[in-house]
Amino acid sequence: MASTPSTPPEARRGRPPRTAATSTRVPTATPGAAQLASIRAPLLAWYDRNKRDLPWRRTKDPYAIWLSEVMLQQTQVSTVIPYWERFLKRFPTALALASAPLDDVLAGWKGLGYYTRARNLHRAAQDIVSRFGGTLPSTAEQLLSLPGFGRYTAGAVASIAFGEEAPLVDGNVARVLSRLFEVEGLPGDREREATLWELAGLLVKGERPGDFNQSLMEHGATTCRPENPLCLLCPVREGCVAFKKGRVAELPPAKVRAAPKKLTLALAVWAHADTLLFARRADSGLFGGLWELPAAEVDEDATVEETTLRLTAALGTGVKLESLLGTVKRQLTHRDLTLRLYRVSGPKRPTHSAAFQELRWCTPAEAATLGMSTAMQRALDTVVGTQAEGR
DNA sequence: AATTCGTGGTA
DNA sequence: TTACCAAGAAT
Repeated sequence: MASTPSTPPEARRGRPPRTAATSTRVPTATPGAAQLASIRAPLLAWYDRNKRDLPWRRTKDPYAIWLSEVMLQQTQVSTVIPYWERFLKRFPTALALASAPLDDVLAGWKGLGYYTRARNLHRAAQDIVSRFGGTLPSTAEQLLSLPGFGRYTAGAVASIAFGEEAPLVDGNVARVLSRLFEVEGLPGDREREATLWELAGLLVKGERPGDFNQSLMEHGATTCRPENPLCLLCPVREGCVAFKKGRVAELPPAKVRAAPKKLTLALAVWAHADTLLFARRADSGLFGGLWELPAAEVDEDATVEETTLRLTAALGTGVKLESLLGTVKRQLTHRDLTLRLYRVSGPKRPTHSAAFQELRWCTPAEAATLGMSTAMQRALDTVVGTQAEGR
C-alpha cells in the first residue's frame, strides 16, 4: 500500500473543525516488525499499569463482556456502568435474556439510547440459544453473523473474551492510529478505514490480543484524547508521526455532521379513571419499539385544527383537544425535538390503532415499567406533575 | 454510501 | 450556548 505520489489537495465541504492543511493522501508505508513492536510492547505495559478498574474487566464471562461492548457503543463509560450492573442482575445469562419478553429488555435499556441495540441484543441471545446451544461462538467470523455484531463488536468480543487475534477499530483506536501513523482522511472515508483496520490487524498479532486492543482504546480514552492530549505522558510518543511533526491537534479531522432537523410531535394525554393511554411505536425509526404518550408528527406552526386531525388519524378515532399542558424540548444528535402535550378527550376510547403496534391504558406505576425514551419520560413527568398540582 | 438511529459529558 | 463526540450498526 504505497502512498499515492502527488494527490492535489481537495476542497472540503464545510468548515474544517480542526484547522488543518489535510491532504487526501492516505498513508504510510506498511510498518515493519520493529516499528510494530515498538508500539505494541510499551502500550501493553502502559495498560497493565494504568488501566481503569472497570466492572467488565473483572469478569471473563463472554456474555457479560458482550453486554458491555454493546452498551458502550457510542456511549460513555460512566453512563454504562450502572446500566451494565443492573441489566446483568436482571438477565444474568444469554439464556435468561433470550427467554425474557422484549418489553422487559427494553425497560432495562430505558434511558440508554440507540434502542435498536437492545432489540438486536435480545434477538442475538435467541440466536445464540437456537444456533449455538446457549454459548457465544468464539470467533469474530461467527459472531459477525449475529444481530448487532458489526466488525468492531465481533473483534472486541473475540479478542477480549476468547483471546483471538482479531483487530478492532473504534473512535479511540482510529484517533490513536491516525496520529501514530499519520493516517489522513475524514472519518468515514473508505480508504482511511481500510488503512486503520489493516494497521490494527498488524498490531494485534501477538500475546494477549484482548488486552492489547483494550490498551489502544484506553490510551485513546485517557491520554491520546481528542482535545488536549497528554503527549508528555504518552508511552509511544517517540514513534508517533503526528507528535514528531506537530500535527497532533489536527489529526484526525472532526467528522462533518449534518445540522439537526426540527421534529415536532403532538402527544395525546388521554386520561380515563386512574390510567392514561399509551402506544407502542413501530420497531423501525426513531424510538423504535418504545412506548409513548400517543404521538403524531405536526408542523412546527400547526394550528389546533391541524393537530386535531393528526391525532385523530393516529389514534383512529375522533379526539378533541382540551388544553395544552406543556412543551418539552430535547436535543438529539440529528433531531431538534419538540413535544407538545395536549389533554384530549373523545367519545370512544381506542384499544388499537393502525399507526401503532399496540395501545394500552396504564396507571403511572404501570407506565414506569415500560420501555420509554428519556424524552417521553420527561413529557410524562410533566403530565404527572401537572396532575399532582391540580389536586 | 450517506443517513439514521439517543443520551450525557466536556470545554 | 454551542460544538464535539463516546468501546458502531443497520439500512
